[in-house]
Amino acid sequence: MPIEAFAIPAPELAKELLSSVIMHGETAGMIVETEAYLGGEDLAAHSSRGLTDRTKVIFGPAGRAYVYLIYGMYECFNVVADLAGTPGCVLVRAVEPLCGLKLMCQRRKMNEPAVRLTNGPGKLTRALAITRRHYGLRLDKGRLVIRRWRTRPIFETQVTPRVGISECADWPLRFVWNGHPYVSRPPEASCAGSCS
DNA sequence: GGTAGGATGGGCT
DNA sequence: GCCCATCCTACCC
Repeated sequence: MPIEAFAIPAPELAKELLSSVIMHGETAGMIVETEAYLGGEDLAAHSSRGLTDRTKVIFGPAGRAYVYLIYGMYECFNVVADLAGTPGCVLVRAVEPLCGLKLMCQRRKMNEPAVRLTNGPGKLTRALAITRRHYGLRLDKGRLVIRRWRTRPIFETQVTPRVGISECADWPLRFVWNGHPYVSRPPEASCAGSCS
């Protein structure tokens, strides 16, 4: 995916990244769930507290990796969106494993592939071996890359509030491949909006 | 099927 | 010192 293609508002990029593929070494997974985080008034976004050593990449040019540690144990992988100077990023919450299943299972200490291999933000980073070492790396080329299919798969996108936040808790910024088995948690029926 | 609690460390008040 | 954009295990229906 060319680097300019990332320089769009985070909600648009979040939709665009559904069905795209994260490739890292021998392993790869297809993105099936994302969340957009904005700047300014979006108090759920790390960037809303201002520019710090941790958040600076979110304020920079698009197409870079924002990886942070959560709960002392898990890494979360985000893709920086928008133009430099405008904070915005997309959290990848779930992928369907495509390549390197055996290696992913080793990393997750599982005997057999199963849905729980990559159906959550902390699980997929561990399976794909994405860590804070990747902070700031560009995702259009190199060892950690995001690619689109030549022809995009056909699916429905469901829009819901984001998971696990208290601020801006009802903003419709979570994007889900409707009905995909690797989605981290089934969307509430009440907030299910849908588009293609 | 469900939920309660603990692990664990960095970022920020 | 408190708060997390989480996950797993234990235990209870």
